[in-house]
Amino acid sequence: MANSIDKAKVPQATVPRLARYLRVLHKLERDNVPKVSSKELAERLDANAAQIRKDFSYFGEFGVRGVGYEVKYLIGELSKCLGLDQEWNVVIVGAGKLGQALARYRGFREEGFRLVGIFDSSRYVIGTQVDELVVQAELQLAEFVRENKVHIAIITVPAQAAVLVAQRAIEGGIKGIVNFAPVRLPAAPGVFIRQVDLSTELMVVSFYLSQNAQSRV
Amino acid sequence: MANSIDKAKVPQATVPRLARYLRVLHKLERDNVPKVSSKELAERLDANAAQIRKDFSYFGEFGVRGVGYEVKYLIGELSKCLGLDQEWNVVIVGAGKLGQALARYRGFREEGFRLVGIFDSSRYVIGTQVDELVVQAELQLAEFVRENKVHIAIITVPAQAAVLVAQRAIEGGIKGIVNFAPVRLPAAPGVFIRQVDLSTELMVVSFYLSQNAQSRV
DNA sequence: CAGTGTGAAGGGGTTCACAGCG
DNA sequence: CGCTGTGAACCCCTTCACACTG
Repeated sequence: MANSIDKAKVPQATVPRLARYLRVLHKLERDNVPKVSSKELAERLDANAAQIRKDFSYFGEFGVRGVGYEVKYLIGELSKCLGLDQEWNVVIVGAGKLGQALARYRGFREEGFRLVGIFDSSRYVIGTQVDELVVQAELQLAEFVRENKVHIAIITVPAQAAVLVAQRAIEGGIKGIVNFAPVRLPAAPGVFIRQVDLSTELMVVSFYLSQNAQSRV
Repeated sequence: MANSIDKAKVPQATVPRLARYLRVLHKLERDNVPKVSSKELAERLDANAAQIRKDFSYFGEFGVRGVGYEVKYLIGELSKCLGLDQEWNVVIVGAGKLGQALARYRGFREEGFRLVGIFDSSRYVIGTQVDELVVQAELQLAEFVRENKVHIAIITVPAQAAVLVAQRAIEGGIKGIVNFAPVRLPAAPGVFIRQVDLSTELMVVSFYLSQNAQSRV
């Protein structure tokens, strides 16, 4: 391999932070800012500057001592770190409001995620249009995943349907799942599963409000 | 205070886990399971049983040695821990697909979150119906929050509008914010802000797929 | 005697402090 | 001289192992 970084040694907590760094850097790029220091980045993210430098250090040396980081170069490097230098084929399963919201989200395509299909089980929804895509029948999910080399499935179906839908995607050879349904999906070898939990977020806020806390998490 | 638990000493990582425990317990309750052990819970969550017991221990002693936990009782106690024994008034700001998806989500009301208003800035959307609520003008947000004692705002507007919208909510005296817009909101004293980041989730999957990892995060 | 509750050990992640370098 | 890159210290969290109890 050209790049010899050992991603296995990257702390789990670092990965989502890289994504946040990238967002701020894109903003700086749009504003034609040529370079930043870790201190400036830290202020914009209210994070710790050493943390940022440490996170970068798992992947290489991206900065110039005494100067800082060149914004465009850093964007390129971090994108590579996150695997965004390749195209990922993505399907959304569940064409409800949440699925449609995600289908429309611009940020995905800009980072190399190609939405190639959207699926639903309701015969009233199958065949309707969502952006440029026509909603397909969930029954065809496995076949579609296999034939179109889909890497990632975003699951936005109701809880009771999620496990079945995940099975179909895995059957088709899916490699990664982002699951918005509030159920734990059974593990499958070689499949990376990430659980996202919207109602948990509200409960976390409830917890911190019910004492007299402030701050931010 | 009746309850003398010091919530300040609860690890941050414990809080979202409590919410997940609660979900599994609700499922057990629906299935008329009267009691569980920490081991059984751990299997259903693929977590560590000691972790679960430790998490509970920050709040009290909820189990019976040699037996386990009574499901209904445990649900009640954990709900209190998370502040779900009170009603929270919630507004959604941004009546796009994501806002509508959240407005419709059943799980919120069941845990004591009362959706009392939904707001948007577009004159084409203001006045339309979302479930039983009529979409109101964003300009009235501060006033509405103040007059209706709204505790929590869920922000689902586009990135460039989020900071302004948050200011209005804070002006009205909001106590907590769940922000789905991909921008950092400025801190405000006495306001708890929780950032939720949908595109970050996809990038995390991308990272783990771009090496040859499996597992789950 | 099964399963909780918890001190203590261990591991992972964050922060510090400074050496290294442009 | 300023800012990066990083070993080491520190801290928080997880896990272990077992005393305790119904």
